[in-house]
Amino acid sequence: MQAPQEQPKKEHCPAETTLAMISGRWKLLIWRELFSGVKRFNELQRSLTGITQKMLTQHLREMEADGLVYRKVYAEIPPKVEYSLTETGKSLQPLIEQMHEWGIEFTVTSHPPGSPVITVDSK
Amino acid sequence: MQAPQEQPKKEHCPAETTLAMISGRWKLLIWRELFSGVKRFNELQRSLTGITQKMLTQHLREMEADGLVYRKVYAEIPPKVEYSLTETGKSLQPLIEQMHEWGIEFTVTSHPPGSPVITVDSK
DNA sequence: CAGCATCCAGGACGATACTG
DNA sequence: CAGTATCGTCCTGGATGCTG
Repeated sequence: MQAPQEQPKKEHCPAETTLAMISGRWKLLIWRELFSGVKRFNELQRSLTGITQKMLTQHLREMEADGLVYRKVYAEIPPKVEYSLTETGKSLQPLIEQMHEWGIEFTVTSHPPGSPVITVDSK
Repeated sequence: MQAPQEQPKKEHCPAETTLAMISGRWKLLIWRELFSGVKRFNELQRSLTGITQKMLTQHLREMEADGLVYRKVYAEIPPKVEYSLTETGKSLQPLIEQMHEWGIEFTVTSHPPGSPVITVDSK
């Protein structure tokens, strides 16, 4: 009794697809951690101050489902799981770098530290 | 009795600042509309199928507060308001274009239309 | 025409406790 | 160690009605 083709949230524009994959409270931070190398679960949790296990797991699973992250499970006791960026995940690097630089430029030109928000509209 | 410097959501990384400014159900769509030229409120609402007045207003105000959008009010009756991108808003163009192209590439290589989700891990 | 006010549902996120 | 399960809260966004 369920609609088979139900797709309530359908991305129209490719840019929105991209946006959806990096949107999330911790995703950019997780991406950055993994970009610096392979990491274990606890390692990530220690680096990402304040993140809960639930959110770390959830975001990692989403990124894995999106094909950005590779999850390698070692059949050992105690368990050992390693996370790393896939090629697709790594391919986000130029984009995120550009976001980073735009953010810096924006902060510098629009919000100089210590200055009140004054927009000087010359002319 | 309230902490004066309370800042519950503080962006750490410049990339997150950028992300915050383009995150929102309709922001990329609004940006795209305005990128093609100056638009009036109703014009935007007609183009953005499904958006409510509330969300259009809200997103426009946020983008205005962020310095991405310029709002020009004509003191007429009936009211006339024109929205356009500021220079800062326009400067997002390369970034959004790159998001667009990454999204296309991602869709082509990871989700060929009509194909089931099969990850063929050669080797 | 271009809003604003109000109410509401769903999802994102956090806190906490438990487990193979 | 690396999770899962449950609960509660806040926030986003949608629906609707009213206004200068």
